[in-house]
Amino acid sequence: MILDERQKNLLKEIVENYIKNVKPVGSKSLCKKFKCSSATIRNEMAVLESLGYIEKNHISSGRVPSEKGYKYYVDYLMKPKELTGEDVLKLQTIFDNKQLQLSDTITKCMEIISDITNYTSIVLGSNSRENLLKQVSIIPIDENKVVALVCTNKGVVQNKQFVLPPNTEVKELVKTSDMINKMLIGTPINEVAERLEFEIKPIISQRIEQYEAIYNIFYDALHGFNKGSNVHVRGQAKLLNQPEYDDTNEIRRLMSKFENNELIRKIEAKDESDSINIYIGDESDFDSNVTIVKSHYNINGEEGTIAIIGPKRMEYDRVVGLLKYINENLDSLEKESKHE
Amino acid sequence: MILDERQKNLLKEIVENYIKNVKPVGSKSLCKKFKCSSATIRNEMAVLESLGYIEKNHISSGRVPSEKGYKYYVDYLMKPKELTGEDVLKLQTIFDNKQLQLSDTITKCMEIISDITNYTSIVLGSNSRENLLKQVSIIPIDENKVVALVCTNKGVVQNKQFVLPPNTEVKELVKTSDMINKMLIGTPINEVAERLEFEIKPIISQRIEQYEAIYNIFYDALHGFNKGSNVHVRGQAKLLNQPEYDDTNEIRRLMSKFENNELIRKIEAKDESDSINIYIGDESDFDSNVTIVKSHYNINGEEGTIAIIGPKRMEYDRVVGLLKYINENLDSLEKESKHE
DNA sequence: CATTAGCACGTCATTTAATTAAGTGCTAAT
DNA sequence: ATTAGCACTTAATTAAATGACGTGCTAATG
Repeated sequence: MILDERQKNLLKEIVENYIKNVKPVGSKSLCKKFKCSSATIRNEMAVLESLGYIEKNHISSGRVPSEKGYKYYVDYLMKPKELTGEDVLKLQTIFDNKQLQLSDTITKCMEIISDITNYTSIVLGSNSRENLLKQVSIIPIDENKVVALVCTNKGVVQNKQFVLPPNTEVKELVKTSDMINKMLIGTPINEVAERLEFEIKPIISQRIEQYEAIYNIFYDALHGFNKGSNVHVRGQAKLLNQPEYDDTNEIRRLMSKFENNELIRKIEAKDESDSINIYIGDESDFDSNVTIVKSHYNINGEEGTIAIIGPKRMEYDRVVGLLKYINENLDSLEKESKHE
Repeated sequence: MILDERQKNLLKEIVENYIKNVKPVGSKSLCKKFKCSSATIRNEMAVLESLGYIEKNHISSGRVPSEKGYKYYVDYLMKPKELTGEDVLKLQTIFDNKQLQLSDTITKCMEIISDITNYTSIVLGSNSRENLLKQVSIIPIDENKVVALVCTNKGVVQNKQFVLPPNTEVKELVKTSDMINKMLIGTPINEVAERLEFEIKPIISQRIEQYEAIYNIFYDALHGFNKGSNVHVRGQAKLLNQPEYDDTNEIRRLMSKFENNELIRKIEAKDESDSINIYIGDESDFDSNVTIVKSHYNINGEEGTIAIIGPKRMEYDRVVGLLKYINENLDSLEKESKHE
């Protein structure tokens, strides 16, 4: 069964009204807008409810959008919102700053978005499955300290400092790193540690005296690579300003999920079909009370994901508008850089 | 005026009782323990109250320790608690793992402590004022990307990736980094960016074509050095399990302070007199409802700070016991390494 | 046949009052 | 110095009363 025009409008009105006022919407409040009596509205509401687009909290409460209702709204009813002049102003100062590196530009934009929306924003660099080992370097710092530098083909770099184990020399570390560079380049970064154990360890165990300690250094540097770096989360506390979080247990649940990096894993796991994907409630696989809006960027080969987490009762039109704006500006950054 | 033995015991009992039960403690509940009537307890309580060690929430409520009372307790009444076998077990598996680098050992220990106490733990590397520039390196990644590596004398290392601006060559970057290494070594890391502007920029502006872009890269790398890295916070969400945080506004206040890194700044600002310092409530300069316990380590020149944040009603004896245990074990790590 | 007015009903939220529990300060006796 | 006893205060809990909101259904209407 398909919705007629009035029903669509009604659903749209209910969703937007609820997003704005956080209160279940009753039939009477919609009379003027639809130029009919509350009874008529009630009849139409009954239809929408029977189709699963709206729900009641209890027998005599107003209606609230269901997940299906939100989904219908974002798929068919919503129009991305034009940014306000104020918002444009804030974002444009970042895009205009030509001295910023791309990743900084994006991070700063998302911080702004979190600030103006009161939702949580996330920027994820390309994830470890897509990153291939490009280069390992050993940089001596002083007589007994070195830094191991690991770079991937996506340009992600991490370093880790090590105290040289007794009876080892930097020379041997460098020798080992050369070997790694010869044999393991191109390996997905999350598999490198394993190959190190099975392919490199046997070799160095024959050639190098203190191979165990040296192996451990590289294992450590490579194994710990992906762990949490290259991720920017902003506005976790802001999200708590949303009226849905007026319950301490709810807050505790959410905050500890955040702290466990569950969100990041879930976001990485979702594959995207469109330029902007919206996962509402249970669809998010993260928490039934939130919506995750996710978008992917690829500017001159530098890839990453940006996402916004807010209540299901999110200002979808505004968020989508903001993300589209960001995407457009990133695209034009790319074009500019090709011009030069 | 000085407290007599019974008054000290009474204060100790009140503090520990309140820490344990979170409820104001009344005179009757202490009769058996002090082998006297509730009236006597009340008289003594009145004395403690007039001296400012305990307070009432309202005219007929039990007593609660004041900040002054907590302070007296930790200074004169408390004995650090022996760890339970369980706690020793958890921590010892970390200290026994000889493959861990020092900073990882400490971080993991503090994570454990946060888990078993439900307080928030923090590990701070040596702060930027104490870090002096030791070395800047430029590592080419591919034809148009480089990594700038900045090391300090404390062994802190950070990297930042840059896209090469058009019309610049790696050679020029390296030349500039050599210059920085000649002229700015030993500068406090938080002053380097400034000196870069006034001492290096004028020079390269004459020798290098695209000096502006190159200057920006180094400025960026050096300016952003201290920002938040080298810090590990764990258990923010755990802290919310404490019964004092049964109020959403309280939670919001605390979480947004956390997110702004206010805590880290405050902890860095506090100078320590003893091996373990305790800042209660307002003394913390952070939040009147929390206590910060701070301790400093210096193992073979690698320095840092560890701290625990909990409610004023913190299990002081346990926390101090845990931190002492960690300090002792770190000391013996140091001795071991000297033996070798 | 879609729309509407009208009414009985259900649920929640808020207010008010009453009661109970916990604990104090003070006084007078020991 | 200690204690028993009593009057008093406050907070917390419970119960009842009320009002606000909004629904579903029925019967009348154009």
